[in-house]
Amino acid sequence: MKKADVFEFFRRLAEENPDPQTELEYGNVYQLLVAVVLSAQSTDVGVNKATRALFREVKTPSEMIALGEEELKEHIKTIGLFNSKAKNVIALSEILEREHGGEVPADRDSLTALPGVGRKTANVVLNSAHGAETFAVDTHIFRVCNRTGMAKGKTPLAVELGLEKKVPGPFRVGAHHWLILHGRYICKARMPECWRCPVVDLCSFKAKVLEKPGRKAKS
DNA sequence: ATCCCGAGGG
DNA sequence: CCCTCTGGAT
Repeated sequence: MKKADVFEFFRRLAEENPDPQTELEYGNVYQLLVAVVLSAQSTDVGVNKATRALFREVKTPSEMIALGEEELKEHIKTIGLFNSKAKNVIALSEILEREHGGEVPADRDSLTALPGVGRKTANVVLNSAHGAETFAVDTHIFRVCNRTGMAKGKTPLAVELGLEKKVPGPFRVGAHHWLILHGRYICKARMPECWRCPVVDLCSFKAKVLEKPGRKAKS
């Protein structure tokens, strides 16, 4: 995608959503980290439903350790992959407590050293909590970038680097959220709603869905 | 490449 | 029924 089109692309998404933010609910950076770990291959709506009660009881790593793995499982058993997530969250909390004074580190290497935290999760924390100019390439951003031609790449890392070449630093934190919201509500995986897409004319997707499918004929 | 793994939507 | 959801570890 040409540089002028990239600018126009985000200008239009910004028009629709002036102040885009994470839809995950949290009260501090530790809770953000936990929420993002829980959100892997799960919807934010489902994560928020579970964390609402959990975060009322647990606000720090030490409180999570005190809660314990089995109790944590009870809180998050409605979320996919809950067994491994519970285990990771407890282990991660123990490391924060032991090696980081109970605080969430603000550098990528320390974050990705935590169990259950990969590059994507680390980038969300750096971006959302510390305002770092990074892209966390999740399933939405990966799909939207490859479809539209914003940044093509076979791996999330390749897309991340492509985005960094096209989007100026100060613009990235907003762009990150615009891409996710666009992917979640319009450029959806299964049936993209191109007929109401504000950037459809800038998009290189071959299989555009330009008309809203009508109701099935009654039998 | 495979496993983990529940809820919601089509 | 099938697919998808702010992935990570092996």
